[in-house]
Amino acid sequence: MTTRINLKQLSAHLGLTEGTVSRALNNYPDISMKTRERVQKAAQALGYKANPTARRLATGVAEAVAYIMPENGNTISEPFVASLLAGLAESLARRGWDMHVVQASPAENEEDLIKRLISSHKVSGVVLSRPHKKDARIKLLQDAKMPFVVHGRSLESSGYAWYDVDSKSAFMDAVDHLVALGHQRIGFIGAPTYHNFAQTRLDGYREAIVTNGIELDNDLVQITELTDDGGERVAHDLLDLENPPTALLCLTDTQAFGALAALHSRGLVPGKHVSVIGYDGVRFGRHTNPPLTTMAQPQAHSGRQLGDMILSIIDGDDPKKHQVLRRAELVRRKSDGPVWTENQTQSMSKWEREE
Amino acid sequence: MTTRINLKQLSAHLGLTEGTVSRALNNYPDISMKTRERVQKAAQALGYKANPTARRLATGVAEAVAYIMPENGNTISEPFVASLLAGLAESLARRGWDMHVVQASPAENEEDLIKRLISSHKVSGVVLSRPHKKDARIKLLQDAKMPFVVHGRSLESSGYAWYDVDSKSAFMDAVDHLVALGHQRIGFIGAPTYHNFAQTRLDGYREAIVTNGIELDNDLVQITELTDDGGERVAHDLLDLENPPTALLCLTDTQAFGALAALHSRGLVPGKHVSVIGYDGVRFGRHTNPPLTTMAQPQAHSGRQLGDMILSIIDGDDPKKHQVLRRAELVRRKSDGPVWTENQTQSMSKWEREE
DNA sequence: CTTGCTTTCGAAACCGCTTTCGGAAATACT
DNA sequence: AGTATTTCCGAAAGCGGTTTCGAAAGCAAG
Repeated sequence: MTTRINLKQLSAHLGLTEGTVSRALNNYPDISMKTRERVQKAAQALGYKANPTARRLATGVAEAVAYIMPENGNTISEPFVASLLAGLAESLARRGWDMHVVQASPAENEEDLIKRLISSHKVSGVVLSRPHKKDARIKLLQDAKMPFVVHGRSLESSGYAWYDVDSKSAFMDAVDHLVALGHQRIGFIGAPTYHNFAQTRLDGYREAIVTNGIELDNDLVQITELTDDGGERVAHDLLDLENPPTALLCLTDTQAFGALAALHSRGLVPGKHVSVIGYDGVRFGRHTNPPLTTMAQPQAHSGRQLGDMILSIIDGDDPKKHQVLRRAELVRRKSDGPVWTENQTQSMSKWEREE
Repeated sequence: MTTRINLKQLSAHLGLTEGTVSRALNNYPDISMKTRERVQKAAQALGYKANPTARRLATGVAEAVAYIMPENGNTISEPFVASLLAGLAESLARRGWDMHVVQASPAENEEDLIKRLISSHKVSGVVLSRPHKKDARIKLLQDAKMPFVVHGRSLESSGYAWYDVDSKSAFMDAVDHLVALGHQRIGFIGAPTYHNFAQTRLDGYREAIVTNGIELDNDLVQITELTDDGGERVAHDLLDLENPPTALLCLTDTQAFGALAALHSRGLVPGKHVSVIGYDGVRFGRHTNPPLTTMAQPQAHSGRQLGDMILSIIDGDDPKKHQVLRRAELVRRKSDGPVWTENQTQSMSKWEREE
């Protein structure tokens, strides 16, 4: 029972040759319908499954795709990888394919990882996330004609397949929302802009600021790491300004958590004295003090979607046909509110959210 | 450049036969040191790497291990999988092995997944997590002589390799801590006890309760899902008791977040009116209201540790030699405190202490 | 009853590497 | 010098499939 039957045994059992049985199983047209059915029935009955390794060697297709772990995948800053992996695995499993998850070793850079992946012939497709603005990995994959999809986009994204959330307009929406609440000095907590999503969101922020007729103030944008500590640190910097912001817009919820902490340590209450808005919509945000208002991205089935995309591209689809852009939406919890003015006491209730 | 050199070309280049070159590369003793070095130098120079698929077919070793995603891997309840995967991948990569991450398809149960994995011969080892008390998957792996390590333990854990945190004594410590703060009625928010870790932690709770001379009250232990909503729901149930608990001990931090929410919705302040303690030590707990006191497990290098373990077992080590138990430690933040007594203030009319 | 196509399958090469086996050359032992 | 060992490498048989090629059989047409 433990020892699976192989092709030789199956074909002996059927009185056919190995090649014939193989072709029957793979629905070659040069096998009569009658024997084709006979073979498939027998295979079913005997529990025959072709040895994947042998098939891979013979056909040259790896029947696996690799997911590249984002650089900081081991921090709190990646709350999504688990659910993304689940969806991706599910999509691939429907075809019986494997999901490798790989990661640059400490000594290795991301490009070497891609090169190694390509030349190893271990996978027939790659999904990578968090591309840089100009991402060398993408060029490598294109040159090697290795099918791939990107979770996120680089600067020049017209030529490949990607799945992304329109975080630029999300940040514009967030700014509009804050402006509608009366905020004019809105701080931006960002990340190094070689991350394209960091650039995109900053662009959204800036564009909305000028659209709303507010003057850009570079003191109000701070760059830091994608961690709560990073957010906390630069939140302090922002609040230390002579003319501090009345609202803080953060690149990620994780950073926003740090911003909340900064406010608390100063005796400021978020949503009242200073508004804080994050981005991602992580569920944890319901439990902060106060619950974090955030631009929530629809993470529902991103993994499955990415899986389906890479599969069709491997099947020959034009990658350019697979570019999907989702929208993020404002989830108002309690960390935003109208601009704080000294003599204001009762108008808060108007902004309290029910539920 | 894109087309890697294969063994035939390399051996032709060297004027040797393929078998000889292969043995030279694999350090067979029947190849003279001189030609061995010559071959390895040439391989290096020409960038030759043995085709993994071919090697796998020839040797029968898969050079890959599978990580089984826990059932609810896509929920908030699994904050660790990303960092665990990172460590595991790193450990495997040092040997050039692949990490497959697999998951039962919706239609399939966990045992079928294991069977499929075994008979597919795609991996030479398995790491699985969150075993049930009596976990059929473990028996399957043992019967098939498939090397494996378990993250956590089942009831009978003497015969295989595992990495676990001593959550029983962690919960005993937590109870002792609460008792020292004056608590006598301590609620327990748990999960279905087919999860062995749920049973273990409940055991720790119960044992410490009696050790402290407190009478067990089954009304005080509530079973629910491993989510914040689950924790919130049963926290309400506990607080609705005639004689409600003054402290809530939760199986996981995630559940504890829900418990905090339940307290808030009742106008109770955690750490003052009711103490809440979680387990896991997720970083996010620093940002709840108030910051969550928790039993923190040392998650630092669990992934790498698991990887190293499975590798040595595949190499022939006795699995029983690889059983490591780590300790969790109390991280006191702000959600615990001494028992609330009414005369500390008068405002909480509804919250009166009987007895 | 040939001739000419199709249909259907067997034979064999191949994918790229590993490993056993045996033999020639080199070295050791009497 | 002759025999017995070693040392070192070539030859070949797998590993378990896939796929091309060609031949035998079946059938229609002439």
